[in-house]
Amino acid sequence: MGNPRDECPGRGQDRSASGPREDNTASVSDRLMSAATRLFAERGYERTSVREIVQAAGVTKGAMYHYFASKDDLLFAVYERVLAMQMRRLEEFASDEGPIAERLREAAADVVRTTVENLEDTVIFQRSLHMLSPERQNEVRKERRSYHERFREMIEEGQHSGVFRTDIPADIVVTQYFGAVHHLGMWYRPDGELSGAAVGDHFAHLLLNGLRP
Amino acid sequence: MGNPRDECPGRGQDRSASGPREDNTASVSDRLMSAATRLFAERGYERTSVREIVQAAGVTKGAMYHYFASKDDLLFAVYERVLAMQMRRLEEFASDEGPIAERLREAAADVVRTTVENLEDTVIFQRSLHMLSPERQNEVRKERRSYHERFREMIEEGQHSGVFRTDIPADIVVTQYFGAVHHLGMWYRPDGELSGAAVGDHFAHLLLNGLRP
Amino acid sequence: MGNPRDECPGRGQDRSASGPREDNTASVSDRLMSAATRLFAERGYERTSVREIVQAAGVTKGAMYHYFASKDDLLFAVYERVLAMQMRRLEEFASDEGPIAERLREAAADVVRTTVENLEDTVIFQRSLHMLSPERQNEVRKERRSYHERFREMIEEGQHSGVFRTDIPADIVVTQYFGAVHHLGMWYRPDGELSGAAVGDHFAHLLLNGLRP
Amino acid sequence: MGNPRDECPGRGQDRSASGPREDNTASVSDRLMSAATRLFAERGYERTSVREIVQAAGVTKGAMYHYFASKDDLLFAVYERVLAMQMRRLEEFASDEGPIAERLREAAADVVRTTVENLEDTVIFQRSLHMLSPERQNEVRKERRSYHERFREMIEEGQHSGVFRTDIPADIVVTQYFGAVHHLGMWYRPDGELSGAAVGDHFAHLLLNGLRP
DNA sequence: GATGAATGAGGTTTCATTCAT
DNA sequence: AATGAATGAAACCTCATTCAT
Repeated sequence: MGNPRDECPGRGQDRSASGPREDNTASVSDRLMSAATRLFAERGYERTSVREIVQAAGVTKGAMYHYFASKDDLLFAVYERVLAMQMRRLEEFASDEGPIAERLREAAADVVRTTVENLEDTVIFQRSLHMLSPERQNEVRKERRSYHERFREMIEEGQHSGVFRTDIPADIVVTQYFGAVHHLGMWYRPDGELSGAAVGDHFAHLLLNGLRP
Repeated sequence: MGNPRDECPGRGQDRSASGPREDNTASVSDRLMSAATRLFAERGYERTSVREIVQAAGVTKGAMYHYFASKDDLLFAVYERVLAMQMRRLEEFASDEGPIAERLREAAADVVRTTVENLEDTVIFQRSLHMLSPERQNEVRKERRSYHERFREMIEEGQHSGVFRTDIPADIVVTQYFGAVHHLGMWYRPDGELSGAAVGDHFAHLLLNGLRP
Repeated sequence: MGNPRDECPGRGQDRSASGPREDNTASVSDRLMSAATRLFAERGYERTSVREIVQAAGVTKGAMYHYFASKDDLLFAVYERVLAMQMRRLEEFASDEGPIAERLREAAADVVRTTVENLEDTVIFQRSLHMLSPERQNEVRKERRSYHERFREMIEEGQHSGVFRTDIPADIVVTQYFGAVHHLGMWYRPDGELSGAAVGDHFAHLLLNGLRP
Repeated sequence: MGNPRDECPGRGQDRSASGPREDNTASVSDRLMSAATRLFAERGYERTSVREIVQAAGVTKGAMYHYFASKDDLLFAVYERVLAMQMRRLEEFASDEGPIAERLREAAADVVRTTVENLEDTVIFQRSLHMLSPERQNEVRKERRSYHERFREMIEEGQHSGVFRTDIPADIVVTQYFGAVHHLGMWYRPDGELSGAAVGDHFAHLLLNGLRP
């Protein structure tokens, strides 16, 4: 931009002369993670080059490889951040007081709200899992599974106490619900007519209805 | 030495000496489409090189570029085939006779069965949309939308006739349901304990329950 | 050279504008092999970049990777050419008529002459074996061993027939002799005062003397 | 995340958490030299990164650059150590009492034994000379030459006194012999059936035989 | 003496595509 | 209709070294 040399890889500074988009006061690795998150969501992991990431983060390639072993490693770091955040939120709702139906409704609505608020993460999550190494895919799946299980426990609690119907396996309910949630990244647009909270309420409503005996 | 290295994978002759995996009697473009479908589902669009596709299909690169303008074009062809097939199935169920609740239940269960039977297509569908050119993404989205609309009409029909509740927008119901369906590719394993039909029944059951007034 | 862009990798043509040094009528892979041989001998395998090789050969990087799977592969091709040539020469002398002492003397002198005439190959041979993959190192060592064995047979023939002394294992004699031969690349200079033939005569003389009973 | 990735090999801390292989009580520069010697011999100078060396030595990069100006400098230090040691050994034998044939025989056998005992040094010596700067290559060659000359003097002494034949230039004899010695690193294996002393005896025997008038 | 984050240049390789035959 | 050699751009990553602390 403004300089024909910008596109010549390996020539001169890695850091583009024209200002990077990420906050220069944040730590190098934070800047990298947020630049990567934005770009991965925007055009996909493979379509995003390391050069673009470091340019957007305003750091050099060398610096990036100082903090992350590979591009793959950076993607994994994004996954871990999202997973940790989601688990934290779920725990809060799940451990609340109150009747199980209410706790489930609120957790279900919240997971939609959170997803919508972090839509970029969700898009990446769905689209790029297969770009991780098999080992890391497994790691992500494992964490994801334990997340689902926390949710399933709530449903089973309701089934045991008789407020939820029992003729549908809790597992199926969970995967169905999270399928819908993960899919939000494919169609939800923040500038559309429905707020995240509204979608969350509807989704939760539908879920609870479905579980009525 | 002195000649293209025949023994080196993918160098020299495109066509591998050891037999390719696709049926040699099928037409060249069919062989390409099925090799591409398999590989795209297996390792993703971007991780699959044109060389691998033509090798698996047992044709040469030149032949591929004779039938498809580009790699992108091949992906689009896969999308079109899937979309056409899904629309055809839905039409069949939607235009059946019988009470709307039954027609919806059967269509909903069928879409799961079909999805499970063509899991590779589903995986690609979800994962690789962003690799198409923006124009083609729009084209796919448009076809997809009209598919959803056909489904939505059934729900609205039930709402108008009073068999489904009306406090949840039909749109939301549709996206929630298809979100779950598309997500099947991420977790369903044909060798697991649940058959596609069983999952379809549960999903449809849950959907219908949720719609009860 | 003459153009500041020459050093900007990945920009414009791979093929340098300034004329390449290799004969433009030879086949691409021959041009690559001779450019590589010269450069590997001059500055070593690792100090030679693929860019330099293709530039010297007057071809593009892509073309090189069309014929050779990797830089390593190119080095291996050089090894194979040298090994084949040496074996051919040795066979000629070994299968001659005449008394064994004479046949050995001539083969021994010839191997020096040939080595000196292909000093670049020898330098590479000695210096860069460890840059091949372990499998290929083994392949080279195996061929090399069978070469040595052919030579050893001649010595044993002389030992059995009583013209050579038997108190030194033929193996030791061979490794000692070839050690000296391989080492030529480290000190022999074509513009020095000794011709290759002269060195060969001396070496052979010393060898035969050492074997006198 | 957010910090240099400690768990990633070579990223973050240079010093590996799991113990390095070199003796922790030795001086920093000794540890570096012995780690470097081992690694250079194992995989070659160019395949060995500074990171690997400091990791193996259990020190940080900064520390290395405190003691050695560059990687090249470290290699040169290895060369100097070897050269000094070899010269010291040769002097001992050359200045012994006794008939020249005996002194030569013992020196010749000893140089083989020493070489075999320090095989790593020999491997590096042969393989990596071309990685030094031209000035340092010359320095090494000069020292090496003076070493050869000390050896040659012994041969000439024997030629003048009539115990060695004179129809082969002493120079040729020396280069032939040391060629064989340097080559030991390419084939000698400590776990083979021949001891270093045995090889030394055979080599010396062959040399002396060759020199008989 | 010692650290380790950061640099910046360069490395090898891959790949979709073209085109003369 | 089909070939396969050749292209050229860009990709990811490594590495010796420096320097503020």
